[in-house]
Amino acid sequence: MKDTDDKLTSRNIKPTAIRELVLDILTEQKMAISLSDLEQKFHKSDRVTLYRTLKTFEKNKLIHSIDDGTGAVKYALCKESCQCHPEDLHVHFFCLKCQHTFCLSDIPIPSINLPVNFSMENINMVVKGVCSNCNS
Amino acid sequence: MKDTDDKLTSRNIKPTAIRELVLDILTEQKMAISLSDLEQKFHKSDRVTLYRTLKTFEKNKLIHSIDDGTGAVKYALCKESCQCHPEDLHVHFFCLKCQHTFCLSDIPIPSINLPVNFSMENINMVVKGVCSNCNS
DNA sequence: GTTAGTTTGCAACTCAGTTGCATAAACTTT
DNA sequence: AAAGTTTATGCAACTGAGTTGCAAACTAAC
Repeated sequence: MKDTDDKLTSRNIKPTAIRELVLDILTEQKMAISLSDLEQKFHKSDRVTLYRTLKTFEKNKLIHSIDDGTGAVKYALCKESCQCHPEDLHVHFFCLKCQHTFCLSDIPIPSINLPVNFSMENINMVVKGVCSNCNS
Repeated sequence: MKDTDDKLTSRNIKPTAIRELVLDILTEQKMAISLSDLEQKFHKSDRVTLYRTLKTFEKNKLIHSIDDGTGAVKYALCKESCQCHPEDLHVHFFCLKCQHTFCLSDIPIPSINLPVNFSMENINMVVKGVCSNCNS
C-alpha cells in the first residue's frame, strides 16, 4: 500500500481504503476503463462513490478521461509528470472488434493551425480501427 | 423545395415533408446542432421522428455526426462529394464560451502513424478553445 | 471526547439515445 | 381505382450514463 498511498498523497488526495483499491485496479489495467467497468470489478462500493473517486482523481490529474464515442467516458492513469496540458496529450485508439480503448502514449497529438482568432485549450483525438491483438 | 428534394433523392432518401424541413434547417445552420437543438427549432414533429430522420440522413451520408464531448451528438451537412471516408474528414472545434460546435472544413485531420498491426477506419478530432467570435 | 470537515452510501432525478407498436401515408399491383 | 404492401410518423415507455441532495460514517484537530 505504500506506493499507492504515495501516489495519492503526491497528488494531494487523501488515501482512503476505497481510493487505494480503485488506484490499484486502474494501475493493473492495460486499457482505459469506464465507470461501469470499474463497478463490475469492484463489489465493495457503490456506483456514486466510485464516480466521485474518479472525479477526484481526474481533478487532481492522477488520471485522464477519454471520450471515445461509445457513450461511456473511459479513464486511464496519467504519467507521473502529467499536467494534462495540450503538450501532455496523446492519441487514443478504440478497437472496433474488442471494443477496448487504449492510450497510444507514444503518439503525441499533431499540432493544428487553427483559423485566425481561434485559441486552443484542449484536443481530443480518437482513432477507431482494429488493434494489433485483433488483427493477428 | 426543388433543390432540397434533389439533395434528398440524390442520396436515395425519399423526400417527405418532414425530411425537407429538417434538411432546410440543417442547411441554414452555421454550426453543428444536436437532436435537442433541432427539436426546439421545430415544433411540428416529435423527438423520435427527428431522431430517425437524422439517423437516415447520416446513414445516407447527407450529414455527419460529431461527438464533441458535451454528451449530445451534433450533426452537420456533408459536402456534396463526401463519402465520410477518413480522407473526407475534417477537424471540429468546440467553443468553450458560446458552446457551439463548428466544422473546420478546411482543416483535414493530420495523418497518424499507428503502431505495427493497428489498422484505421475512422478518426475523430475535436479541438476545444475559444472561437474567433468570442475572442473579439 | 467533542467538534468540524470530509468521505461514503442510498435514493432519486435528468437527459440523450433507443425500441416497440399502432396509425397514417405512400407506393404497387392488378 | 381498390386491395395489399411497404415505409414513415407519432406516442409510450425504457435503458444507461451522469449527476445531486442528504444523512450516516469516518477522520482529524482541538
